[in-house]
Amino acid sequence: MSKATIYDVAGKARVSLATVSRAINNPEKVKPETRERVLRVIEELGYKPNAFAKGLASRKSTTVAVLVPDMSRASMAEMMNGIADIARVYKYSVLLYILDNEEGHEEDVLKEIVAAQVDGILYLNDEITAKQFDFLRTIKNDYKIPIVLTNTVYPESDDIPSVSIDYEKAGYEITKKLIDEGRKDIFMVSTVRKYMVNDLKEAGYLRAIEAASLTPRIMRTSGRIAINTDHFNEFFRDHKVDGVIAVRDSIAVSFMNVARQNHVRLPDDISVAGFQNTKYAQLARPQLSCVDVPIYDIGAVSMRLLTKLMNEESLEETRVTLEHDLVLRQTTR
Amino acid sequence: MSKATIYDVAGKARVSLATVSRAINNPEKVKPETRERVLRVIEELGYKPNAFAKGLASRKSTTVAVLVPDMSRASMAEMMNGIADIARVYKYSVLLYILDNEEGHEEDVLKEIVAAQVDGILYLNDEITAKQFDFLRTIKNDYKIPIVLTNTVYPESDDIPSVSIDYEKAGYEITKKLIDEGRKDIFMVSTVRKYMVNDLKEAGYLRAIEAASLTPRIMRTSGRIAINTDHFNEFFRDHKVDGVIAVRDSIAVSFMNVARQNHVRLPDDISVAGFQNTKYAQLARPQLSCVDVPIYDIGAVSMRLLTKLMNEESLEETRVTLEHDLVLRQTTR
DNA sequence: CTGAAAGCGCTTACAG
DNA sequence: CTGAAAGCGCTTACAG
Repeated sequence: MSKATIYDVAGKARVSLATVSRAINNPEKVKPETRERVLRVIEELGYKPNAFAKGLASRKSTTVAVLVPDMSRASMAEMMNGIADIARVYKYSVLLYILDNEEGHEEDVLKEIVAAQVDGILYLNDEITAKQFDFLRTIKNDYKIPIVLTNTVYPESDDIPSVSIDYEKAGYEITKKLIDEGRKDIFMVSTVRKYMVNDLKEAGYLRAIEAASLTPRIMRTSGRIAINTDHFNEFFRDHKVDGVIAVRDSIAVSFMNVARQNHVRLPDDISVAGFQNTKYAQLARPQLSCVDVPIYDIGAVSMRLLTKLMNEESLEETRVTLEHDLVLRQTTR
Repeated sequence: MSKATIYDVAGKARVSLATVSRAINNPEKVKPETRERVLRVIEELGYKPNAFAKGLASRKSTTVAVLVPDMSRASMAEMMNGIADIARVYKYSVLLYILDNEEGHEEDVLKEIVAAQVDGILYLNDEITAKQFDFLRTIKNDYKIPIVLTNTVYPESDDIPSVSIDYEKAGYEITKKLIDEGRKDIFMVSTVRKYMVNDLKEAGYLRAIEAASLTPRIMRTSGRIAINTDHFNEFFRDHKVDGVIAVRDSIAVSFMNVARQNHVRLPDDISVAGFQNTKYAQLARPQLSCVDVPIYDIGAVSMRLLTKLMNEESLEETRVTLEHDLVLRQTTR
C-alpha cells in the first residue's frame, strides 16, 4: 500500500516498464513465468496504476458518466444501484452528475463530461427536449462517446439506444383494468412538468379510454405533497370520478389520502393505481395497486448495454424493452 | 467544441502554453490584455483542459469520492443532492462508489479511490466497524486524503471530521415526549444490522427511559417490509406496549399498519414516532410524528467542510452537529 | 509578465 | 516474448 509506480514494480521484478504494463493489460503477451513474477511484485508493493497517467496514455478512462435529474426521485436511487452493480463487474468507475434546473446547465455538464474523457454516458433524464436530444447526438457523433438512454426514450430516433419498459402499453393495460371493472370517469393524474415516460403513460391511457368510448380526463399536478393535496381537494368539489391512475405511486397515495378525507371509499367508490411499485405502494393502506416497473433491472441492463457499446460489439436491438407487471392489491377490485 | 488542446490555444493566441495554463489557473499572474486574448481564443475554440493531463501534472483531480452503502435508502439520495449541489459550486466532480456487502469489498474500493487520486472522500457508510475505521485512518494519514464522515460518527475519534445531528439527544427527546404523554411501555424498534446512528438513537432512548425509571425495551427487526410485518404481528401477541419509536420512518409506518390491523387505535392506545421526516411520514395516515433530520443539509455541509479540508484551511470544529426538530403530527398526542 | 523545458506515470507502436 | 523510446496534454519551478 505504498505509492509505488510502475517503475518500482519494473525495478523489483527486473523487467522493463513495458512488460509490467503488458502483464496487467495484455497478460497473454507475457511469458507465464515473467507474468507471475511481475504480478507477485505488484501484490507485494500494493501497486495500483495511476488512473490519470493511464487515461492520458490510453485515451480511455474506464469511467462512465451518469446524468441524473434530482436524485431524490425514488426511481433514480434504485437505478443507480443497478448501474453500480454492473459497473463494478466490468470495472468501470461512475462519475455522477446531478442536473440542476438552470438554463444551460446540462450543456455545461456535457462539456465537462467530454473533458473528463468518459468512455460512455448513461442518460437518466426523462425530461429531455428536442434541443437537448440534438446536443446528445452531437456528443455521440462528434466525440464518438456511446450513450444509452436509461428509463426514457426519445420518439423519432433509433440512433441512441434506450432501455425502458413499454410505458404506453403499461398505461393502456392499467387503464383497461379499470375500464373492465366498470369504471366510467377515469382520470389520469400526470405531472405539470413534461416527462417523456409520462407522455407515454398518457398515450396508453388515451388509447384505452378511446377504445372504450369514454371521455379522456387528464389532470396535471405537482410531485410535491403540499401542492397536490390542495389540487386534489379542489378537484373533489368539482368532479365526478370513479377511477384514478397516477403516474407515480407517491402521487397515487397522496390522492388516496385526500379521497378518504372526502369520505370516498376505496375501492368501492374509486379505484386507484400508480406506477412503479415502490415502498409507498406497499406501505399505503389500503395497499396500492400499480404497474410494477423493474427499475433496478433497467439500470443494470443499461449499464450492460453501454459496456457492449464501449467495446464496439454489435447490438441486436437498439431499443431494449423490459417486461412489466400489473400488481393488483387493495385499491382496485 | 472541437478537441482543441492547449497547444492550439497557445498557437492561435500567440503565446506559450505556459501562459495559457496561467491564464486559466492563475489569472492574476498574466497581463490583463494577454489574459483576455487567451480567454477569447479558449472561448472560440471551445477548449476544455484534458482532465487526465491536468490530474497527472498537478496531482490534483478536483474529484471527490462518495462512498455509499445501498443507494435505495431514502436518506442516501437526499444527501447526494446536497453533496452534488455544493460540489458543483466548488467545481468538483463526484465519483460514486456503492458498496456491496461482500467481505473485503470496501477495502478494494478504497484502494481504487486512492488510485483514482481523488482529492477527498465523503464516507456515508454508517455501518462502520473498528476495522473499517482503522483503514480509513490509514488512508487519511498515509495518503493525506481528507475524509469527512457524513451522517455518521465514530465514537473515540476526533481526527476524522464528521457532520451529523445529535442523534443521542434526538433519541432522548422523542422518548421523553412519549414519557411526558404518560406512556409506560415504550419500545424502541431498531435494526438487526448495527448502524452507528441507530446506536446513538438507542442510547438517547435508554437515557430517557432510565431517567423515568421505566423498563427499556429494544426490539430489532429488518428494514424490509415483508420481514418486519411478520415480526410485528408476532410482537402483538406477546407484548404490552403503548409507545413505539422506530429508527426509520418507513419502519414506523410498517409498524402502524400492523398495529391498526390488530385493532389498536393511534394515538389513543399507542403513540408512534419515526426518524427522518421522509415522504413516508407525510403520506402515512395518521400522519407520522417524527424527528426531522436535515438530510440535505448534512450532505451539503459535509461537502463544504471537505472543500475546506482540501484547501488546507483550518477547521473551527471537527464534529459538526446540525440542529434537528421534533415534528409532532397525528401519531402522538 | 512570459517562455523553454522538465516531468507527471502510464501505453503502444516499433525493433529485435 | 521483451525493451527502448516517443508521446499523451497538462503544470510548474526556473530564468529572464
